[in-house]
Amino acid sequence: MTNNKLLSDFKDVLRKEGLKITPQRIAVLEEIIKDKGHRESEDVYMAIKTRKTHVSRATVYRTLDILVQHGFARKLNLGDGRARYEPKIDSPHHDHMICNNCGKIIEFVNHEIEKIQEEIAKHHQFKLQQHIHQLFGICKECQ
Amino acid sequence: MTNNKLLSDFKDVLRKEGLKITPQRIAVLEEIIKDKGHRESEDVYMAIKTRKTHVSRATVYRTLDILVQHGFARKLNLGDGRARYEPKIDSPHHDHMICNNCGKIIEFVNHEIEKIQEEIAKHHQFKLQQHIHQLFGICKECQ
DNA sequence: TTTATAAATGAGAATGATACTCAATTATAA
DNA sequence: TTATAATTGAGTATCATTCTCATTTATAAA
Repeated sequence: MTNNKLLSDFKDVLRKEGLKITPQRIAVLEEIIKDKGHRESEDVYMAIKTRKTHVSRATVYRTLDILVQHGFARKLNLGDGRARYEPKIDSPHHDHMICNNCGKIIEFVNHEIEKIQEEIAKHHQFKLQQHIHQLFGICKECQ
Repeated sequence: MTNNKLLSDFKDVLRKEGLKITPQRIAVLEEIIKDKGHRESEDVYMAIKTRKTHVSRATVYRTLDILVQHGFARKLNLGDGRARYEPKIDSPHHDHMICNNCGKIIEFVNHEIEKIQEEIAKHHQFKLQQHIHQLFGICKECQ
């Protein structure tokens, strides 16, 4: 999906929801889809502020929520008190391995685990909605 | 393991670490091993305060850290900003299913998943230290 | 294009869990 | 019993995130 397509999809969503298309909202979307990074709100705030549009922290948080709500971004909780955001479009589902030493994040997918998870949920008559699966340890480079 | 044994183990650990055996520390241990509950620091604080020993929030946090450090308790991050603590002794490893509606926590274990996890880590030459695996959704009672 | 208006923004204050500070208290070894 | 270093507790600090509300702005209608 091209960035232009994403941008116009985002505008469509905003219109459909009766939300206004503002330079701040566009800037947050552009910043999030710029790379695969697992970025903190503060990073996004600084990147936008430094470069082009005037924006506030509050607006960055508010817009990141909109992006998450509408499937443009995923919000990660790595247990350190700061949320991370990654683009979700065109990115197949994956989970994360986090290095306890350098903080590096490695993505992984395993369909077998996904399948077992669903079986476990089914067994408990639990309607699965999301999951968090994170492996913490020491990455290759830090050993 | 009896609670008396646990208590004396805890005292041994404190002695070995050059830490003092205080009524507050004992009270926190007793409160944590009292039930399987996934309790918040504030719960533990209130329970102790209401019943017997005078204690402060600071000491509860400090003692919970000691318990976690020495394998008497496990600290859970459910992504809602409040840590939960559960007794670890005699409790085989398990992960958690959390109801998005009522907050109920269901424990589950799956050895197949554990095994795959280790394979994934090995494949990335990642030294696995801990993991978080949480399934969020709607429990049987809330559907 | 201008206007009306409801929504969005931003600056700073509020929040809430947890950690820190430091003077007063207490467990422990001698 | 004493000396002393560790512990405690009350309150303050921290830090990410959310809220408030006065000001600004996007947008629909005229």
